[in-house]
Amino acid sequence: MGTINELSGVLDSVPMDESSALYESLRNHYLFAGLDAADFEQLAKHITVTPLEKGEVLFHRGDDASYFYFIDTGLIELSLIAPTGDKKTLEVVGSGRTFGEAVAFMQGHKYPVSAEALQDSELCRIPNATYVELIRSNADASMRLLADISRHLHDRVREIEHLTIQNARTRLTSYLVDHLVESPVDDQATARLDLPRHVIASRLSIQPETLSRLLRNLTDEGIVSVDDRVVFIHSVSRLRPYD
Amino acid sequence: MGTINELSGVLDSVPMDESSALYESLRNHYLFAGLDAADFEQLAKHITVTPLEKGEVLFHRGDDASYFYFIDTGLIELSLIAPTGDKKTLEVVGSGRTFGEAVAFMQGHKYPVSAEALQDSELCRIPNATYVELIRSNADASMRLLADISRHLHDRVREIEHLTIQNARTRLTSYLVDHLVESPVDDQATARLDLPRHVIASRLSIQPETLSRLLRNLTDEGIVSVDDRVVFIHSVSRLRPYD
DNA sequence: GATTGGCCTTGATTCAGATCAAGGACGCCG
DNA sequence: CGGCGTCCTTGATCTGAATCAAGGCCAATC
Repeated sequence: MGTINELSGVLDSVPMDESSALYESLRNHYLFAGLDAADFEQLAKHITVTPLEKGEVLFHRGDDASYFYFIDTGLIELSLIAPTGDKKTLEVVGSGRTFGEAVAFMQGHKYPVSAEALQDSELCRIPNATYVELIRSNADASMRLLADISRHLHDRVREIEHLTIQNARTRLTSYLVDHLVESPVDDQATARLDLPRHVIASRLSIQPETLSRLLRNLTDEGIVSVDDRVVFIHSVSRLRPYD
Repeated sequence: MGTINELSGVLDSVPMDESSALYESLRNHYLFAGLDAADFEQLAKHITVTPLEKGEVLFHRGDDASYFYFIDTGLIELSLIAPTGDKKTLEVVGSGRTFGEAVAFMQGHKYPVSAEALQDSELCRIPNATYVELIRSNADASMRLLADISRHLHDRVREIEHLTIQNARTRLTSYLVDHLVESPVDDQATARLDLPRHVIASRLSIQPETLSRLLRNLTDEGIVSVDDRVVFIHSVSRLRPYD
Protein backbone atom coordinates (compact mmCIF):
# COMPACT_ATOMS: atom_id res chain seq x y z
CA MET A 1 0.00 0.00 0.00
CA GLY A 2 1.61 3.24 -1.12
CA THR A 3 1.52 6.43 0.85
CA ILE A 4 1.54 9.92 -0.54
CA ASN A 5 1.18 13.18 1.23
CA GLU A 6 -0.65 16.23 0.06
CA LEU A 7 2.54 17.81 -1.17
CA SER A 8 3.68 14.98 -3.39
CA GLY A 9 0.13 14.62 -4.58
CA VAL A 10 0.34 18.12 -5.95
CA LEU A 11 2.73 16.89 -8.59
CA ASP A 12 -0.04 14.90 -10.24
CA SER A 13 -2.76 17.45 -9.79
CA VAL A 14 -3.96 19.73 -12.55
CA PRO A 15 -6.14 22.86 -12.56
CA MET A 16 -9.81 22.13 -12.98
CA ASP A 17 -11.20 22.52 -16.49
CA GLU A 18 -13.78 25.29 -16.25
CA SER A 19 -16.10 23.91 -18.84
CA SER A 20 -16.14 20.30 -17.71
CA ALA A 21 -18.97 18.21 -16.34
CA LEU A 22 -16.96 18.11 -13.14
CA TYR A 23 -17.14 21.89 -12.89
CA GLU A 24 -20.91 21.67 -13.09
CA SER A 25 -21.28 18.90 -10.54
CA LEU A 26 -19.13 20.84 -8.08
CA ARG A 27 -21.15 23.96 -8.77
CA ASN A 28 -24.31 22.09 -7.84
CA HIS A 29 -22.97 20.58 -4.65
CA TYR A 30 -24.81 22.01 -1.69
CA LEU A 31 -21.66 23.43 -0.12
CA PHE A 32 -21.13 25.58 -3.21
CA ALA A 33 -24.67 26.14 -4.41
CA GLY A 34 -25.02 29.02 -1.96
CA LEU A 35 -22.14 30.94 -3.57
CA ASP A 36 -22.84 33.43 -6.33
CA ALA A 37 -21.32 32.84 -9.76
CA ALA A 38 -18.44 35.27 -9.33
CA ASP A 39 -17.45 33.83 -5.97
CA PHE A 40 -17.54 30.30 -7.25
CA GLU A 41 -15.46 31.21 -10.27
CA GLN A 42 -12.95 32.81 -7.97
CA LEU A 43 -12.83 29.65 -5.83
CA ALA A 44 -12.58 27.41 -8.88
CA LYS A 45 -9.27 29.00 -9.81
CA HIS A 46 -7.80 27.45 -6.67
CA ILE A 47 -9.30 24.01 -7.14
CA THR A 48 -7.14 21.28 -8.61
CA VAL A 49 -7.91 17.75 -9.69
CA THR A 50 -5.81 14.87 -8.37
CA PRO A 51 -5.88 11.17 -9.09
CA LEU A 52 -5.46 8.68 -6.27
CA GLU A 53 -4.77 5.00 -6.80
CA LYS A 54 -6.42 2.25 -4.86
CA GLY A 55 -4.55 1.78 -1.60
CA GLU A 56 -2.93 5.20 -1.62
CA VAL A 57 -3.27 7.32 1.50
CA LEU A 58 -4.29 10.91 0.85
CA PHE A 59 -3.61 12.08 4.39
CA HIS A 60 -3.06 10.65 7.82
CA ARG A 61 -4.73 11.56 11.06
CA GLY A 62 -2.79 14.46 12.53
CA ASP A 63 -1.51 15.84 9.22
CA ASP A 64 -1.93 19.57 8.70
CA ALA A 65 -5.23 20.20 6.98
CA SER A 66 -5.20 22.90 4.32
CA TYR A 67 -7.66 21.35 1.91
CA PHE A 68 -10.90 19.51 1.78
CA TYR A 69 -12.02 17.26 -1.05
CA PHE A 70 -14.82 16.54 -3.46
CA ILE A 71 -14.95 13.06 -5.00
CA ASP A 72 -15.47 13.06 -8.76
CA THR A 73 -15.09 9.30 -9.11
CA GLY A 74 -13.97 6.56 -6.76
CA LEU A 75 -14.35 5.62 -3.12
CA ILE A 76 -12.50 7.02 -0.09
CA GLU A 77 -12.29 5.43 3.33
CA LEU A 78 -12.04 7.70 6.37
CA SER A 79 -10.60 5.86 9.33
CA LEU A 80 -8.88 5.97 12.69
CA ILE A 81 -5.71 3.95 13.12
CA ALA A 82 -4.42 2.68 16.45
CA PRO A 83 -0.73 2.63 17.36
CA THR A 84 -1.09 -1.16 17.19
CA GLY A 85 -2.15 -0.92 13.56
CA ASP A 86 -5.80 -1.69 14.18
CA LYS A 87 -8.05 0.35 11.98
CA LYS A 88 -11.57 1.65 12.53
CA THR A 89 -13.43 2.77 9.42
CA LEU A 90 -15.59 5.76 10.29
CA GLU A 91 -17.09 6.39 6.92
CA VAL A 92 -16.78 5.45 3.26
CA VAL A 93 -17.43 8.35 0.93
CA GLY A 94 -18.31 8.03 -2.77
CA SER A 95 -18.78 10.11 -5.90
CA GLY A 96 -20.40 13.50 -5.59
CA ARG A 97 -19.66 13.87 -1.90
CA THR A 98 -17.12 15.92 0.03
CA PHE A 99 -14.95 15.06 3.01
CA GLY A 100 -12.73 17.02 5.35
CA GLU A 101 -14.77 20.22 5.16
CA ALA A 102 -15.35 20.41 8.92
CA VAL A 103 -11.63 20.53 9.61
CA ALA A 104 -11.35 24.04 8.19
CA PHE A 105 -12.87 25.40 11.38
CA MET A 106 -11.08 23.28 13.92
CA GLN A 107 -8.40 24.70 16.12
CA GLY A 108 -5.05 23.29 15.09
CA HIS A 109 -6.17 22.48 11.56
CA LYS A 110 -5.15 18.85 11.74
CA TYR A 111 -7.11 16.05 10.12
CA PRO A 112 -8.81 14.01 12.84
CA VAL A 113 -8.98 10.96 10.55
CA SER A 114 -6.94 9.30 7.81
CA ALA A 115 -8.13 9.05 4.20
CA GLU A 116 -7.31 6.15 1.90
CA ALA A 117 -8.59 5.23 -1.56
CA LEU A 118 -10.55 1.97 -1.69
CA GLN A 119 -10.67 2.31 -5.49
CA ASP A 120 -8.81 4.35 -8.08
CA SER A 121 -10.29 7.82 -7.62
CA GLU A 122 -10.39 11.35 -8.97
CA LEU A 123 -10.59 14.08 -6.37
CA CYS A 124 -11.01 17.84 -6.38
CA ARG A 125 -8.82 19.56 -3.85
CA ILE A 126 -10.37 22.71 -2.38
CA PRO A 127 -8.27 25.07 -0.28
CA ASN A 128 -9.84 25.66 3.12
CA ALA A 129 -8.64 29.23 3.46
CA THR A 130 -10.15 30.37 0.19
CA TYR A 131 -13.44 28.66 0.88
CA VAL A 132 -13.69 30.02 4.41
CA GLU A 133 -13.02 33.53 3.18
CA LEU A 134 -15.82 33.23 0.65
CA ILE A 135 -18.45 31.78 2.90
CA ARG A 136 -17.65 34.35 5.58
CA SER A 137 -19.40 36.83 3.34
CA ASN A 138 -22.12 34.47 2.22
CA ALA A 139 -24.87 33.77 4.70
CA ASP A 140 -26.52 31.13 2.57
CA ALA A 141 -23.38 29.07 2.17
CA SER A 142 -22.64 29.45 5.88
CA MET A 143 -26.03 28.06 6.78
CA ARG A 144 -25.56 25.11 4.47
CA LEU A 145 -22.17 24.38 5.94
CA LEU A 146 -23.59 24.60 9.46
CA ALA A 147 -26.29 22.13 8.49
CA ASP A 148 -23.70 19.89 6.86
CA ILE A 149 -21.41 19.78 9.87
CA SER A 150 -24.35 19.38 12.25
CA ARG A 151 -25.41 16.35 10.25
CA HIS A 152 -21.93 14.89 10.58
CA LEU A 153 -22.11 15.53 14.31
CA HIS A 154 -25.45 13.79 14.53
CA ASP A 155 -24.07 10.83 12.58
CA ARG A 156 -21.24 10.50 15.08
CA VAL A 157 -23.66 10.59 18.00
CA ARG A 158 -25.59 7.76 16.38
CA GLU A 159 -22.38 5.85 15.89
CA ILE A 160 -21.52 6.22 19.57
CA GLU A 161 -24.98 5.02 20.41
CA HIS A 162 -24.46 1.92 18.30
CA LEU A 163 -21.10 1.27 19.89
CA THR A 164 -22.21 1.68 23.47
CA ILE A 165 -25.79 0.65 23.93
CA GLN A 166 -26.14 -1.83 21.09
CA ASN A 167 -24.30 -5.05 20.37
CA ALA A 168 -22.56 -6.35 17.28
CA ARG A 169 -25.65 -8.12 15.96
CA THR A 170 -27.77 -4.99 16.19
CA ARG A 171 -25.08 -2.96 14.49
CA LEU A 172 -25.13 -5.42 11.62
CA THR A 173 -28.91 -5.42 11.29
CA SER A 174 -28.91 -1.60 11.36
CA TYR A 175 -26.29 -1.63 8.64
CA LEU A 176 -28.39 -3.98 6.56
CA VAL A 177 -31.54 -1.87 6.75
CA ASP A 178 -29.44 1.20 5.98
CA HIS A 179 -28.27 -0.45 2.77
CA LEU A 180 -31.50 -1.72 1.26
CA VAL A 181 -31.65 -1.45 -2.51
CA GLU A 182 -35.27 -0.35 -2.18
CA SER A 183 -37.98 -0.02 0.46
CA PRO A 184 -39.29 -3.24 1.98
CA VAL A 185 -42.32 -4.81 0.33
CA ASP A 186 -44.33 -7.36 2.26
CA ASP A 187 -41.78 -7.28 5.09
CA GLN A 188 -39.14 -8.50 2.62
CA ALA A 189 -36.19 -6.59 1.22
CA THR A 190 -32.74 -6.86 -0.32
CA ALA A 191 -29.53 -5.28 0.90
CA ARG A 192 -26.28 -5.00 -1.00
CA LEU A 193 -22.91 -5.29 0.72
CA ASP A 194 -21.05 -3.13 -1.75
CA LEU A 195 -17.82 -3.01 0.21
CA PRO A 196 -15.26 -5.70 0.97
CA ARG A 197 -16.23 -7.67 4.06
CA HIS A 198 -13.28 -6.46 6.08
CA VAL A 199 -14.26 -2.81 5.45
CA ILE A 200 -17.84 -3.49 6.54
CA ALA A 201 -16.52 -5.27 9.62
CA SER A 202 -14.36 -2.27 10.49
CA ARG A 203 -17.29 0.12 10.00
CA LEU A 204 -19.26 -2.03 12.47
CA SER A 205 -16.28 -2.23 14.81
CA ILE A 206 -16.14 -6.02 14.68
CA GLN A 207 -13.70 -8.53 13.23
CA PRO A 208 -14.30 -10.08 9.79
CA GLU A 209 -14.74 -13.47 11.50
CA THR A 210 -17.51 -12.08 13.66
CA LEU A 211 -19.26 -10.56 10.66
CA SER A 212 -19.15 -13.92 8.94
CA ARG A 213 -20.56 -15.70 11.97
CA LEU A 214 -23.34 -13.15 12.49
CA LEU A 215 -24.46 -13.49 8.88
CA ARG A 216 -24.40 -17.27 9.33
CA ASN A 217 -26.52 -17.01 12.48
CA LEU A 218 -29.10 -14.84 10.71
CA THR A 219 -29.12 -17.35 7.85
CA ASP A 220 -29.51 -20.33 10.21
CA GLU A 221 -32.42 -18.58 11.89
CA GLY A 222 -34.08 -18.22 8.49
CA ILE A 223 -34.12 -14.42 8.72
CA VAL A 224 -31.88 -13.76 5.71
CA SER A 225 -30.27 -15.53 2.76
CA VAL A 226 -26.80 -14.50 1.69
CA ASP A 227 -25.56 -14.80 -1.88
CA ASP A 228 -22.15 -13.18 -2.19
CA ARG A 229 -22.77 -9.45 -1.92
CA VAL A 230 -26.56 -9.68 -1.86
CA VAL A 231 -28.47 -10.25 1.37
CA PHE A 232 -32.11 -11.15 0.95
CA ILE A 233 -34.10 -10.32 4.06
CA HIS A 234 -37.07 -12.67 4.50
CA SER A 235 -38.50 -10.69 7.37
CA VAL A 236 -37.44 -7.14 8.15
CA SER A 237 -39.50 -7.20 11.33
CA ARG A 238 -37.75 -10.32 12.61
CA LEU A 239 -34.40 -8.77 11.68
CA ARG A 240 -35.17 -5.64 13.69
CA PRO A 241 -37.56 -6.63 16.45
CA TYR A 242 -37.42 -3.24 18.19
CA ASP A 243 -38.61 -0.80 15.55
CA MET B 1 -36.52 11.19 39.37
CA GLY B 2 -38.94 13.74 38.03
CA THR B 3 -39.49 14.47 34.39
CA ILE B 4 -40.52 17.76 32.89
CA ASN B 5 -40.79 18.78 29.30
CA GLU B 6 -39.90 22.10 27.79
CA LEU B 7 -43.50 23.25 27.84
CA SER B 8 -44.13 22.66 31.50
CA GLY B 9 -40.73 24.13 32.21
CA VAL B 10 -41.95 27.39 30.75
CA LEU B 11 -44.19 27.81 33.75
CA ASP B 12 -41.21 28.29 36.00
CA SER B 13 -39.17 30.36 33.62
CA VAL B 14 -38.84 34.11 33.85
CA PRO B 15 -37.47 36.73 31.44
CA MET B 16 -33.81 37.48 31.86
CA ASP B 17 -32.91 40.52 33.90
CA GLU B 18 -31.08 42.84 31.53
CA SER B 19 -28.75 44.31 34.09
CA SER B 20 -27.74 41.11 35.82
CA ALA B 21 -24.34 39.45 36.02
CA LEU B 22 -25.94 36.63 34.05
CA TYR B 23 -26.67 39.02 31.19
CA GLU B 24 -23.00 39.93 31.09
CA SER B 25 -21.70 36.38 31.20
CA LEU B 26 -24.03 35.42 28.34
CA ARG B 27 -22.91 38.48 26.41
CA ASN B 28 -19.31 37.36 26.73
CA HIS B 29 -19.92 33.77 25.69
CA TYR B 30 -18.21 33.10 22.40
CA LEU B 31 -21.43 32.16 20.64
CA PHE B 32 -22.79 35.65 21.37
CA ALA B 33 -19.64 37.73 21.44
CA GLY B 34 -19.77 38.00 17.66
CA LEU B 35 -23.15 39.73 17.74
CA ASP B 36 -23.36 43.50 17.85
CA ALA B 37 -25.02 45.16 20.82
CA ALA B 38 -28.37 45.78 19.13
CA ASP B 39 -28.62 42.21 17.90
CA PHE B 40 -27.80 40.79 21.28
CA GLU B 41 -30.33 43.02 22.98
CA GLN B 42 -32.91 41.83 20.50
CA LEU B 43 -32.03 38.19 21.23
CA ALA B 44 -32.02 38.77 24.98
CA LYS B 45 -35.70 39.70 24.88
CA HIS B 46 -36.41 36.10 23.90
CA ILE B 47 -34.17 34.49 26.48
CA THR B 48 -35.74 33.18 29.67
CA VAL B 49 -34.25 31.76 32.83
CA THR B 50 -35.43 28.38 34.14
CA PRO B 51 -34.52 26.44 37.24
CA LEU B 52 -34.03 22.69 37.04
CA GLU B 53 -33.86 20.45 40.06
CA LYS B 54 -31.39 17.63 40.46
CA GLY B 55 -32.73 14.57 38.70
CA GLU B 56 -35.14 16.49 36.48
CA VAL B 57 -35.03 15.79 32.77
CA LEU B 58 -34.99 18.89 30.59
CA PHE B 59 -35.59 17.01 27.35
CA HIS B 60 -35.42 13.50 25.98
CA ARG B 61 -33.70 12.26 22.90
CA GLY B 62 -36.16 12.67 20.03
CA ASP B 63 -38.04 15.61 21.51
CA ASP B 64 -38.62 18.56 19.22
CA ALA B 65 -35.78 21.01 19.63
CA SER B 66 -36.73 24.69 19.63
CA TYR B 67 -34.21 25.93 22.15
CA PHE B 68 -30.65 25.60 23.20
CA TYR B 69 -29.30 26.35 26.65
CA PHE B 70 -26.66 28.25 28.56
CA ILE B 71 -25.83 27.04 32.06
CA ASP B 72 -25.71 29.81 34.65
CA THR B 73 -25.19 27.44 37.57
CA GLY B 74 -25.38 23.69 37.96
CA LEU B 75 -24.42 20.61 36.01
CA ILE B 76 -26.23 18.97 33.11
CA GLU B 77 -25.69 15.44 31.84
CA LEU B 78 -26.18 14.75 28.14
CA SER B 79 -26.82 11.09 27.49
CA LEU B 80 -28.16 8.37 25.23
CA ILE B 81 -30.66 5.94 26.67
CA ALA B 82 -31.22 2.42 25.37
CA PRO B 83 -34.67 0.83 25.16
CA THR B 84 -33.40 -1.49 27.90
CA GLY B 85 -32.82 1.51 30.17
CA ASP B 86 -29.04 1.44 29.87
CA LYS B 87 -27.62 4.92 29.77
CA LYS B 88 -24.51 6.27 28.09
CA THR B 89 -23.32 9.67 29.29
CA LEU B 90 -21.88 11.58 26.36
CA GLU B 91 -20.93 14.74 28.13
CA VAL B 92 -21.39 16.61 31.39
CA VAL B 93 -21.70 20.34 30.95
CA GLY B 94 -21.14 22.92 33.68
CA SER B 95 -21.50 26.64 34.38
CA GLY B 96 -20.75 29.08 31.60
CA ARG B 97 -21.18 26.55 28.83
CA THR B 98 -23.94 25.95 26.28
CA PHE B 99 -25.53 22.75 25.03
CA GLY B 100 -27.92 21.86 22.23
CA GLU B 101 -26.76 24.63 19.90
CA ALA B 102 -25.87 22.26 17.06
CA VAL B 103 -29.41 20.96 16.87
CA ALA B 104 -30.69 24.24 15.44
CA PHE B 105 -29.23 23.30 12.07
CA MET B 106 -30.19 19.66 11.95
CA GLN B 107 -32.88 18.41 9.69
CA GLY B 108 -35.86 17.33 11.77
CA HIS B 109 -34.96 19.56 14.73
CA LYS B 110 -35.01 16.75 17.25
CA TYR B 111 -32.61 16.50 20.15
CA PRO B 112 -30.19 13.63 19.49
CA VAL B 113 -29.52 13.25 23.22
CA SER B 114 -31.35 13.55 26.52
CA ALA B 115 -30.51 16.22 29.11
CA GLU B 116 -30.83 15.72 32.87
CA ALA B 117 -29.70 17.84 35.81
CA LEU B 118 -27.03 16.24 37.98
CA GLN B 119 -27.38 19.15 40.42
CA ASP B 120 -29.93 21.89 41.00
CA SER B 121 -29.31 24.24 38.10
CA GLU B 122 -30.22 27.58 36.57
CA LEU B 123 -30.44 27.62 32.78
CA CYS B 124 -30.94 30.24 30.09
CA ARG B 125 -33.22 29.07 27.35
CA ILE B 126 -32.36 30.53 23.95
CA PRO B 127 -34.76 30.11 21.04
CA ASN B 128 -33.05 28.50 18.04
CA ALA B 129 -35.06 30.36 15.43
CA THR B 130 -34.21 33.80 16.77
CA TYR B 131 -30.55 32.97 17.14
CA VAL B 132 -30.30 31.45 13.66
CA GLU B 133 -31.94 34.51 12.15
CA LEU B 134 -29.41 36.77 13.83
CA ILE B 135 -26.30 34.86 12.97
CA ARG B 136 -27.45 34.48 9.38
CA SER B 137 -26.59 38.15 9.01
CA ASN B 138 -23.52 38.04 11.18
CA ALA B 139 -20.43 36.49 9.63
CA ASP B 140 -18.42 36.65 12.80
CA ALA B 141 -20.96 34.77 14.87
CA SER B 142 -21.39 32.23 12.07
CA MET B 143 -17.70 31.51 12.07
CA ARG B 144 -17.66 31.06 15.82
CA LEU B 145 -20.59 28.70 15.64
CA LEU B 146 -18.91 26.73 12.88
CA ALA B 147 -15.80 26.41 15.01
CA ASP B 148 -17.91 25.43 18.00
CA ILE B 149 -19.77 22.69 16.20
CA SER B 150 -16.60 21.47 14.51
CA ARG B 151 -15.03 21.10 17.91
CA HIS B 152 -18.00 19.06 19.06
CA LEU B 153 -17.60 16.90 15.98
CA HIS B 154 -13.94 16.41 16.71
CA ASP B 155 -14.73 15.47 20.30
CA ARG B 156 -17.10 12.80 19.07
CA VAL B 157 -14.51 11.41 16.70
CA ARG B 158 -12.11 11.14 19.62
CA GLU B 159 -14.79 9.42 21.65
CA ILE B 160 -15.31 6.87 18.89
CA GLU B 161 -11.58 6.33 18.77
CA HIS B 162 -11.54 5.63 22.49
CA LEU B 163 -14.44 3.25 22.18
CA THR B 164 -13.09 1.27 19.27
CA ILE B 165 -9.33 1.15 19.29
CA GLN B 166 -8.69 1.58 22.99
CA ASN B 167 -9.73 -0.50 25.97
CA ALA B 168 -11.40 0.37 29.26
CA ARG B 169 -8.14 0.90 31.10
CA THR B 170 -6.85 3.34 28.51
CA ARG B 171 -10.13 5.23 28.56
CA LEU B 172 -9.79 5.63 32.30
CA THR B 173 -6.17 6.80 32.14
CA SER B 174 -7.12 9.30 29.41
CA TYR B 175 -9.94 10.52 31.61
CA LEU B 176 -7.56 10.95 34.53
CA VAL B 177 -5.03 13.01 32.59
CA ASP B 178 -7.90 15.06 31.17
CA HIS B 179 -8.96 15.92 34.72
CA LEU B 180 -5.70 16.98 36.36
CA VAL B 181 -6.03 19.84 38.80
CA GLU B 182 -2.78 21.26 37.41
CA SER B 183 0.01 20.29 35.03
CA PRO B 184 2.23 17.40 36.10
CA VAL B 185 5.37 18.29 38.06
CA ASP B 186 8.15 15.76 38.27
CA ASP B 187 5.98 13.16 36.49
CA GLN B 188 3.48 13.42 39.35
CA ALA B 189 0.01 14.94 39.30
CA THR B 190 -3.39 14.96 40.95
CA ALA B 191 -6.74 14.33 39.30
CA ARG B 192 -10.14 15.03 40.78
CA LEU B 193 -13.12 12.79 40.13
CA ASP B 194 -15.73 15.50 40.52
CA LEU B 195 -18.65 13.38 39.40
CA PRO B 196 -20.38 10.42 41.01
CA ARG B 197 -18.60 7.18 40.11
CA HIS B 198 -21.53 5.83 38.13
CA VAL B 199 -21.55 8.95 35.92
CA ILE B 200 -17.84 8.63 35.25
CA ALA B 201 -18.34 4.97 34.47
CA SER B 202 -21.06 5.81 31.98
CA ARG B 203 -18.88 8.47 30.34
CA LEU B 204 -16.20 5.80 29.93
CA SER B 205 -18.77 3.25 28.74
CA ILE B 206 -17.98 0.79 31.49
CA GLN B 207 -19.85 -0.47 34.57
CA PRO B 208 -19.22 1.07 38.00
CA GLU B 209 -17.78 -2.26 39.14
CA THR B 210 -15.24 -2.17 36.35
CA LEU B 211 -14.26 1.40 37.20
CA SER B 212 -13.71 0.35 40.80
CA ARG B 213 -11.59 -2.62 39.76
CA LEU B 214 -9.49 -0.60 37.31
CA LEU B 215 -8.71 1.99 39.98
CA ARG B 216 -7.78 -0.83 42.32
CA ASN B 217 -5.46 -2.34 39.70
CA LEU B 218 -3.71 0.98 39.17
CA THR B 219 -3.37 1.32 42.93
CA ASP B 220 -2.00 -2.21 43.32
CA GLU B 221 0.54 -1.48 40.59
CA GLY B 222 1.68 1.55 42.57
CA ILE B 223 0.80 3.93 39.76
CA VAL B 224 -1.83 5.93 41.64
CA SER B 225 -3.28 6.40 45.13
CA VAL B 226 -6.99 6.96 45.51
CA ASP B 227 -8.48 8.96 48.37
CA ASP B 228 -12.21 9.38 47.80
CA ARG B 229 -12.51 11.84 44.90
CA VAL B 230 -8.82 12.60 44.65
CA VAL B 231 -6.48 10.45 42.57
CA PHE B 232 -2.80 11.06 43.12
CA ILE B 233 -0.74 9.93 40.15
CA HIS B 234 2.73 8.82 41.18
CA SER B 235 3.93 8.47 37.61
CA VAL B 236 2.11 10.03 34.69
CA SER B 237 4.46 8.29 32.26
CA ARG B 238 3.69 4.87 33.73
CA LEU B 239 -0.02 5.71 33.65
CA ARG B 240 0.16 6.58 29.97
CA PRO B 241 2.97 4.56 28.46
CA TYR B 242 2.19 5.56 24.87
CA ASP B 243 2.48 9.32 24.87
C1' DG C 1 -3.59 -28.04 -15.01
C1' DA C 2 -0.87 -26.56 -11.13
C1' DT C 3 0.37 -22.58 -8.26
C1' DT C 4 -0.14 -18.45 -5.98
C1' DG C 5 -2.49 -15.05 -3.36
C1' DG C 6 -6.59 -12.56 -1.80
C1' DC C 7 -10.69 -13.04 0.54
C1' DC C 8 -13.86 -15.32 3.29
C1' DT C 9 -15.53 -18.95 6.48
C1' DT C 10 -15.27 -22.21 10.23
C1' DG C 11 -13.80 -24.24 14.56
C1' DA C 12 -11.30 -24.02 19.09
C1' DT C 13 -9.83 -21.26 22.58
C1' DT C 14 -9.12 -17.09 25.26
C1' DC C 15 -10.15 -12.84 27.47
C1' DA C 16 -12.02 -8.27 28.80
C1' DG C 17 -15.62 -6.71 30.79
C1' DA C 18 -20.58 -7.58 32.24
C1' DT C 19 -23.55 -9.50 35.37
C1' DC C 20 -24.98 -11.46 39.67
C1' DA C 21 -24.68 -11.44 44.52
C1' DA C 22 -22.95 -9.95 48.83
C1' DG C 23 -21.18 -6.98 51.82
C1' DG C 24 -18.99 -2.46 53.63
C1' DA C 25 -18.95 2.68 54.63
C1' DC C 26 -20.96 6.63 55.03
C1' DG C 27 -24.55 10.28 56.03
C1' DC C 28 -29.21 11.19 57.52
C1' DC C 29 -33.23 11.01 60.23
C1' DG C 30 -36.32 9.15 63.72
C1' DC D 1 -28.65 4.86 69.61
C1' DG D 2 -30.51 1.87 65.66
C1' DG D 3 -32.39 1.66 61.14
C1' DC D 4 -32.17 2.91 56.37
C1' DG D 5 -30.90 4.54 51.88
C1' DT D 6 -27.16 5.65 48.78
C1' DC D 7 -22.93 4.81 46.96
C1' DC D 8 -19.07 2.10 46.36
C1' DT D 9 -16.23 -2.11 46.52
C1' DT D 10 -15.22 -6.99 46.19
C1' DG D 11 -15.70 -11.73 44.77
C1' DA D 12 -17.62 -15.42 41.66
C1' DT D 13 -19.32 -16.49 37.46
C1' DC D 14 -20.77 -15.78 32.74
C1' DT D 15 -20.59 -14.32 27.97
C1' DG D 16 -19.89 -11.76 23.58
C1' DA D 17 -16.55 -11.03 20.72
C1' DA D 18 -11.47 -11.39 19.78
C1' DT D 19 -7.82 -14.18 18.65
C1' DC D 20 -5.47 -18.11 16.83
C1' DA D 21 -5.25 -21.58 13.47
C1' DA D 22 -6.80 -24.03 9.53
C1' DG D 23 -8.89 -24.63 5.35
C1' DG D 24 -12.13 -23.46 1.20
C1' DC D 25 -13.07 -20.84 -2.89
C1' DC D 26 -12.01 -18.37 -6.78
C1' DA D 27 -9.41 -15.49 -10.16
C1' DA D 28 -5.13 -14.51 -12.09
C1' DT D 29 -0.82 -16.20 -13.74
C1' DC D 30 2.52 -19.28 -15.47
